[in-house]
Amino acid sequence: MTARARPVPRYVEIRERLESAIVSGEWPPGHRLPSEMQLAEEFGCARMTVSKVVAGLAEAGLVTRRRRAGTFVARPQPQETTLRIHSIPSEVRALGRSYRFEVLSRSERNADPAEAEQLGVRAGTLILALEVLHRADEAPFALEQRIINLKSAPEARAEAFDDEPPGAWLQALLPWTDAEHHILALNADPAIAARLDIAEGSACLRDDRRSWHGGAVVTHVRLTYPGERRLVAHFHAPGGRLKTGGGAAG
Amino acid sequence: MTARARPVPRYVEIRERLESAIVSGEWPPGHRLPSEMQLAEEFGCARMTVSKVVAGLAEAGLVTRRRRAGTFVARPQPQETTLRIHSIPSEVRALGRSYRFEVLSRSERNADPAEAEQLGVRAGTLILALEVLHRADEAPFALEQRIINLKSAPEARAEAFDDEPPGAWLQALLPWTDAEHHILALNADPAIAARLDIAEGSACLRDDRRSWHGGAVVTHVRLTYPGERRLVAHFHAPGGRLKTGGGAAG
DNA sequence: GAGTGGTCTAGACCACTGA
DNA sequence: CAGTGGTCTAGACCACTCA
Repeated sequence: MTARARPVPRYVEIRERLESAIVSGEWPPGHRLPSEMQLAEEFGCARMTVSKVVAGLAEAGLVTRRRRAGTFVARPQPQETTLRIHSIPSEVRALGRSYRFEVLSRSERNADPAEAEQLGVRAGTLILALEVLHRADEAPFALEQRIINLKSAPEARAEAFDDEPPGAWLQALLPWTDAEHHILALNADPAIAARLDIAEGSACLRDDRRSWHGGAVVTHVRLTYPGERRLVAHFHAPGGRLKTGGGAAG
Repeated sequence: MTARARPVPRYVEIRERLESAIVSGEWPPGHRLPSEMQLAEEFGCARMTVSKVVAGLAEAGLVTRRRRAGTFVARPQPQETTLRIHSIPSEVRALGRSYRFEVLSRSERNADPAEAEQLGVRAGTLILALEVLHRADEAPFALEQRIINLKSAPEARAEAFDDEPPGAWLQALLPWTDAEHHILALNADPAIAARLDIAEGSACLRDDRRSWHGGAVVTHVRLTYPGERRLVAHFHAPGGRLKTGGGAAG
């Protein structure tokens, strides 16, 4: 009773059939799908095979399932999407431009109240503060102002950041398990304008990011991009699943 | 031989044990995991149970699998994250503020070259152009400039957009299957400054979004937010999986 | 109470590929 | 060629919940 040739797995075919019925509108939102037993009979396979497929559809948000009631085509999701943010070196290289970075300043000190709040620790905690300029084809691409919690990452004290920017170095040492981003626009103050070689007052894109490893805050990084810099993202539904990650355009 | 009480599924426990060994560093990147048979024996369960778990870890990017070679802890992923962008009404309500929108202008016409390029259609295509102001507690929250391809969504001609903003209405009619975002910062020109009630030249956050349904471009929308507006997102690794979607903060 | 999804078992065959 | 992952089967018990 086992299939001889199986070039394409059974569950792929089943998934495609069900997805097609849903996105085509043949099964409109709210429509009840056949039960797992019925589907198994219809496709001539074991119940567990269709079970895995339908569970996958549910995880992707295409259907919702309720015991005893059955499986239903989900209502179209609220307009919601996800935007991928890549590391700066990979962004620059994806643009076909040469990447370089330089450490503008470095200071080891106790966190002042503002820094402590950014990091989510108490004032006085020992930190490493870095200012890094990322360049694309030598032109300023982004200004990075980072503070690192030396309690979480004491290895940073001995690191010169000659080869790798702090972000990549930290990611290799302590990959973040939790992160929080705040993205906003702001007018360049004189300091930022000078660093990024743009006019004072011109619009900039800012990404404030706090990262945890396990329960401990590791770092806070403030990235400031010239305003014309774009975050680009492509998406593919259904289920809000992503097709391609974001590139970038100057 | 079946477990009597199963308050927490077996696979959850197994997944947690494996995840923990990976993120804690007990199994460093490159480490080879026990084979499925060994794991099944170790956990005292069927091979398929651990197989599903490890397949899930692989999908999440925590491990990589090669036939005959085995399963290995993956290298830390490049620093990369996803940012959720919610619909404006839900963003406003998530802030605990009252939501209201008004249609500022509406025009049905043939696309000029610029609009045609935004929409990715040829000039002359019949479009509906809308300007919508979204308000939070009556204060301007975002300016929406939208063009709708009337070839794709002819129903829009008859819609007054009294109850629902165009985004939500379109999403219900033709949920997007593909989308492309461009996010940037810009200085408010006089028109935007007037609409958003902000000073001319102050920084704004812009999201240009083009949406497809199937193969056809349905709409292009340009959202402009006052600069102090924030896009907020929380993430939880491992595997880059999301814990909570983005809220927002003024 | 009956039917649904959720989970699990103890096998099996296969394709692939590194030792 | 032996061991791995990838898939599948034909059962099973359970929790839940709606009719």
